[in-house]
Amino acid sequence: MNLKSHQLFFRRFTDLYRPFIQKTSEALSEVGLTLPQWSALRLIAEQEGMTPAELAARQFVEKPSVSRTIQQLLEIGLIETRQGQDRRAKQILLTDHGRNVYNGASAIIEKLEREVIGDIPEHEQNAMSERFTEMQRRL
Amino acid sequence: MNLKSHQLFFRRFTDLYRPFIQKTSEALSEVGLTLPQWSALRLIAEQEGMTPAELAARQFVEKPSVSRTIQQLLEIGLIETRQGQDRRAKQILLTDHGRNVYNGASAIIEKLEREVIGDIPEHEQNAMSERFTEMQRRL
DNA sequence: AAATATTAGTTAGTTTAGCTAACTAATGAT
DNA sequence: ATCATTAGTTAGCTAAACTAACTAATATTT
Repeated sequence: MNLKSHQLFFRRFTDLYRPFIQKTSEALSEVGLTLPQWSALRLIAEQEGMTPAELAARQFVEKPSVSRTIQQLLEIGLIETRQGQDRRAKQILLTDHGRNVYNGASAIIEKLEREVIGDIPEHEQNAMSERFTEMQRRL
Repeated sequence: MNLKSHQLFFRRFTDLYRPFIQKTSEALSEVGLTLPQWSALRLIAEQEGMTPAELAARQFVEKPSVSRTIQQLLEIGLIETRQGQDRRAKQILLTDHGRNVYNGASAIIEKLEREVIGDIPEHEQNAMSERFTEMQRRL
């Protein structure tokens, strides 16, 4: 089996994803969050007042899927919503409790990520991040 | 929002995955394959006689999940099974039809991957592949 | 200004793909 | 011989995604 460079690249890329996500999911279960919830919580924490449509676009999922995740986060009190200037759109905000949970979960994810990244030099990490971004633009 | 290198790395890494997989899934639908089917078909093509347990381990999924995918591939005539030396284990083989579908799908995936990888130099692709492999070992 | 098109978000329903539990049969270890 | 582990299957369940349809708000076109 002789793979070309790009074939090998994507094979390894996809091979890394699933085990990584499984570990992430496992780690998140300690703070009672699912992957979609964490993904949303994190994006909201970084961009207060984000709308569901923005969240959906950012996560590459459809609006009803986001609607559901938001509902879950509302129910466990991690976020709240308010009406935006555009009366169709809701803005999503973290609650104090949400901020605490976000901080706790961040620490856990940080730990995992550090383990996985190991001693890859920072400049290399950054270079790879750049490449991922370029590639995403081509999709 | 100031992310550390490893945080940015994993953000970009996961950000690339979903759109890439969506495109891959779309491309595969032209030849009537789902992602799990393609993943299995490809691995079987590369390692004739692979067992379901090997496939499950290789894909990071549980055996019943593989059992189902195999059933699907059997039903559309892309694979066949035979008994191995160990009478518990089945060996999976591509049919001629399976080989044809595999070749067709490979060409399609190849095209997509080339688009996405763009003009990233080969040596860089290889270096990144290496890094992915290292990281996977740490999981 | 009115009509039409598009967008925001929700609800309902469906599908997919993963998981666990349980089981039978075969093999390996004690 | 007995017990433990492994291989694969079946059944059942869950989570998370999707599409279709809808109401309300905004933007664009007529």
